Amino acid sequence: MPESHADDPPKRAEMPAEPTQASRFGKARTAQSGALMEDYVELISDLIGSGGEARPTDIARRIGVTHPTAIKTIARLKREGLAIAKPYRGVFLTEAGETLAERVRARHRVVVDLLLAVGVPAEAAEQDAEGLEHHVSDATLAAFGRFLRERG
Amino acid sequence: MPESHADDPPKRAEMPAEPTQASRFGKARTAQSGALMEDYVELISDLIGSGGEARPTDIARRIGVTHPTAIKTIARLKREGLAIAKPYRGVFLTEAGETLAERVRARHRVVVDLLLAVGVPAEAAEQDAEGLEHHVSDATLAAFGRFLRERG
DNA sequence: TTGAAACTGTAGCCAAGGCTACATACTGTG
DNA sequence: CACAGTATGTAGCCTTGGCTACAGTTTCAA
Ligand SMILES: [Mn+2]
Ligand SMILES: [Mn+2]
Ligand SMILES: [Mn+2]
Ligand SMILES: [Mn+2]
Repeated sequence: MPESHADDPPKRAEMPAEPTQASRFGKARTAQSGALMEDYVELISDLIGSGGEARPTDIARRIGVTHPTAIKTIARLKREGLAIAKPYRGVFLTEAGETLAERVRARHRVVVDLLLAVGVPAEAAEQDAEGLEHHVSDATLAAFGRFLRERG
Repeated sequence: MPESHADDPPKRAEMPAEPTQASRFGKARTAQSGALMEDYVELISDLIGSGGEARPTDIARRIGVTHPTAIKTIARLKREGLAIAKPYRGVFLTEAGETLAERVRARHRVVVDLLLAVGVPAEAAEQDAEGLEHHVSDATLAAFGRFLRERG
């Protein structure tokens, strides 16, 4: 692809945010792609913590998908080194999986608390947090934490 | 767990005992599925508003995908009644598309303002809003608006 | 007026994440 | 112990949303 305006010195009074916008969309896409992994890992950790085991059927029901869908996603968790599962044996998290689970759980909590703190009804806060959490960057999470501390 | 639904005809929409968590995940999935449509419609509206036309190549560059990807998504917008496009003639929004664009634009603004108001750095606010906005329900949006008004 | 460059569109590939239908393994009563 | 019922896994299909490669159309400048 040849450059279109290789020669003119950019004195155009155009919108200066051309690569920025595309990169924002790109990062939002990236964040989204990890959302499912994060939710599974958090849920598996919860199930193990509260009942001792995480079985595919339970995971499927809690996530709200059919069991083949859950099994395929669990296969992806294994592929990415977040979980281990032997057939008919339940699902367990690797070290990396546990680490991720804890980070995700903490972030989820902060997001819900922030929503409540700015006056979002509890019902909506719980609902929206499930989607919002995956798009909260470290910088934003830190700001949420400061806000909650300074006006708790 | 003996579920024992002795007699259910293969009808739609089971009624689970605890729909809350699964339904939260489900709604987050639904919200996500509309995200791309929303971003395209908002962008097309912006392009038309600022330059008079929205061409597939410009849309592709601004979203950060290749042009065939943009063209396929535009086809979906047409299919869903949000846009109209004749070959080599640019893309335009239908009434429904314009309405959606305005709602999305307003919501985007509120989300950014809320983030700034709680102390998120401008850079992160702009970045994160691009993903967050699609998971902000009407109830949460209303709460954000109240918060901003009450402590401008 | 014409031809190269840019834009637009088509074809065909891939992975993720849904689903249904079916096959296999486990497990707890009777 | 047997076997029915549940849980688990496999196969195959679909849509979305990416990509590259290539083909057709428009535009603009020489
Ligand atoms: Mn979530
Ligand atoms: Mn969560
Ligand atoms: Mn967006
Ligand atoms: Mn936006």
